[in-house]
Amino acid sequence: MASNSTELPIRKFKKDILRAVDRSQSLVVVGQTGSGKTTQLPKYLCRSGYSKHGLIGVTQPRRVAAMSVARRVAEELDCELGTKVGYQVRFDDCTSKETTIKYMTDGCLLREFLDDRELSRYSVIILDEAHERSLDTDILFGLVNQLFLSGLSTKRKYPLKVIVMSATLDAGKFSEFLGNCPIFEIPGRLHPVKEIFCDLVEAKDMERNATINYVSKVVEVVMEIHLEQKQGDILVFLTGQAEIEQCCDMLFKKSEHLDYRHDVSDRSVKALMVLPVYGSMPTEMQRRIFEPPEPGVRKCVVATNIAGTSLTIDGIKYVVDSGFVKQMSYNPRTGLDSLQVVPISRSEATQRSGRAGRTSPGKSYRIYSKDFYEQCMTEDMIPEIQRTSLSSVVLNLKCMGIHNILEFPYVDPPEERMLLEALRQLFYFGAIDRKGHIQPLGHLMVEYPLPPGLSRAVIYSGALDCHHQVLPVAAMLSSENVFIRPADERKQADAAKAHKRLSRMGGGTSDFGSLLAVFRCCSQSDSSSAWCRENYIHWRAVKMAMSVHDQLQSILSKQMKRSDFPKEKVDSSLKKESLLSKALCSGFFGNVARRATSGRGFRTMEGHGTYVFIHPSSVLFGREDELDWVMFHEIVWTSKVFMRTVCSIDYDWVKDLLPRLHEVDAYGLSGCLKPEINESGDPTDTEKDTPTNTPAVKKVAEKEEKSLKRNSESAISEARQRYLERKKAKTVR
DNA sequence: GAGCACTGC
Repeated sequence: MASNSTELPIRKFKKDILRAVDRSQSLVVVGQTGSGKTTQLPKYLCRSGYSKHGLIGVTQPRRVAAMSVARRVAEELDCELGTKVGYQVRFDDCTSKETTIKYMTDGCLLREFLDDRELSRYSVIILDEAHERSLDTDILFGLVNQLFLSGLSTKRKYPLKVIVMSATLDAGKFSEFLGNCPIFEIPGRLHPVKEIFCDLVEAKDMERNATINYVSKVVEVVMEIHLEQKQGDILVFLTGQAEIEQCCDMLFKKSEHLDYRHDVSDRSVKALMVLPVYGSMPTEMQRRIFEPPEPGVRKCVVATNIAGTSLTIDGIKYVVDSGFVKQMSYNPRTGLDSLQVVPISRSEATQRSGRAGRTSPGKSYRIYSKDFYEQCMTEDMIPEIQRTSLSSVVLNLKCMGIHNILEFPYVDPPEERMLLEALRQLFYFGAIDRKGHIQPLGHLMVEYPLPPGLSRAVIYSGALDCHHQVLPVAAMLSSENVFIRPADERKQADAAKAHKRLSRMGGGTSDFGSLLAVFRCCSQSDSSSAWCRENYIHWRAVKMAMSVHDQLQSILSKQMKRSDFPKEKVDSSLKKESLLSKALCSGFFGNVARRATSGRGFRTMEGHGTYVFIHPSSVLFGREDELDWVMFHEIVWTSKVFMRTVCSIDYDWVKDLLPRLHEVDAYGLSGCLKPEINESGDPTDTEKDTPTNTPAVKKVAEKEEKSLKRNSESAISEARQRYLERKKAKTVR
């Protein structure tokens, strides 16, 4: 990376860019990596006086980026980090009163919006890496757009400036979104990359829906490069840990048997060094990929998408692109998350190729054909906002006083059913009322950096006085998976896990109890890192959970002092572990399932009675016959539909909460929407036409699963239908 | 009778 900022392409455009900022309230800046936009533009703005009216805020999707960029700019300005230049990320606020340029994660700025909808501390907001379309960036987009439209910023002495920075040319979309603002293009410093289609995966392979063994194809291409191409390192893009390990094994075996005197065309190449990298890998091991290889050794890094954004490796000359990525998508109808291998988009393919041209001209080998590229790949990736559960987002917007979430300015609007599902969830949590208005509980919930179900459970654990159990569990659930299972030590890892849960909480009848046990072991033990290694526990994940725990605890203890904090009757007859499960039910009462009459599976109460199984990693796996009702943290759809992190519950704990859940299915949903689509400004009184004690509701209480399933399904589609009709009517008028 | 891409508050 060139440290000399005089070489940076942006420098030539300093005057033009400042003039553009001066003339327009918003601006889109397009520039590839290395153009210097992230480090230099804030400095220019600062010097030309923008910092006199407030902070210059720059957002990044990732923590490391926010911290490292801030450090570099501080060095360039020769000031101590945290003084003139600072950063703020979760758990680490490195800013002071002196700070004029503040780098932060976009999640942090989103939090600030909750307290100050005008961002009055800031004179300029720069949204960087907009092309990545992270959920938080997209929401910030909408918020600043609304800020402009509503004219709130007219109260300011100096209007807020917004600059959007993107690495790709879909900038037209961003400009249009910000009222056709000017687009400023900075040439990048990338070297040319030749793109080669290897035709090893074709469009018809996808149509046949057969499993495509791209790993062996990738190996083929890597070996070809190694044998025939000049010195230069290789970066391979695959989708997951298992694949990467398999690929590395194959490459290692193949390169071992090479005769470098005859087989290799470039005689300066004498060996191949194969290095895997993926997110769950320990950080020290990840770091190995940055070490330069010994002379004559060709480095080959086999990576997940992590090498596409988070990690930048210098010296890469050849990229091998599998064309696939693992992606999570959420189905609001079933409430199921699924992690699937899908083709990347054409713009992602370009991004991957670009990794070959950072230091010198390079080559990108795409294992797929041109047909595959054109027919199976979409132009752009589906943005996160269109494939995730939106309950957290909607709660945030509601707390900011944005009631009309259907007409919130989204760059790419999510499907209406996604928003309806979010409203429905928030209603049954009691965060909003049936008209969609925020409730006191919603204001308490939004303060936690947790999904709504978990924050509700945390609040009720405070009310039930069992937060000492629930807080660690909430922290562990929001961290990475703590149980490690190395491929060659599975039996030992499983044994260590079985031993822990049997000897600890409740004789091993709850996965939540196991999480609590692990957390307590780690926080009590002095040499917890050694203890973790012995017991196949992911130390980094537990450490993270401890930080989260402290943060949650400080939020909860402040809330418990308030007079409006909810209080519940404590049932002293309950055993300790049952108390934990019961408290968790207050947030996960929608996540319950009952043992099915046949087979080993269960039927969920939500998601229209989906047939689900206990995940083999659960303590309750294999003990299905002993169970009746269970509660789960999440459902994953892999080879089957599995409930992951499970405990058994008493139906009594949830039966009072469940009717509410179906009441909203049958009647409440349209009520949530009504005020938002009512043009007269006179919200219809939905209480009148939404009876709360109808036969449908009673049936639910009587556990009539089948009829319930039909009811809720048709009610949702009816509500949607009604909404769509009204929307249509509105546009006709 | 299995498998966990990647972020973030």
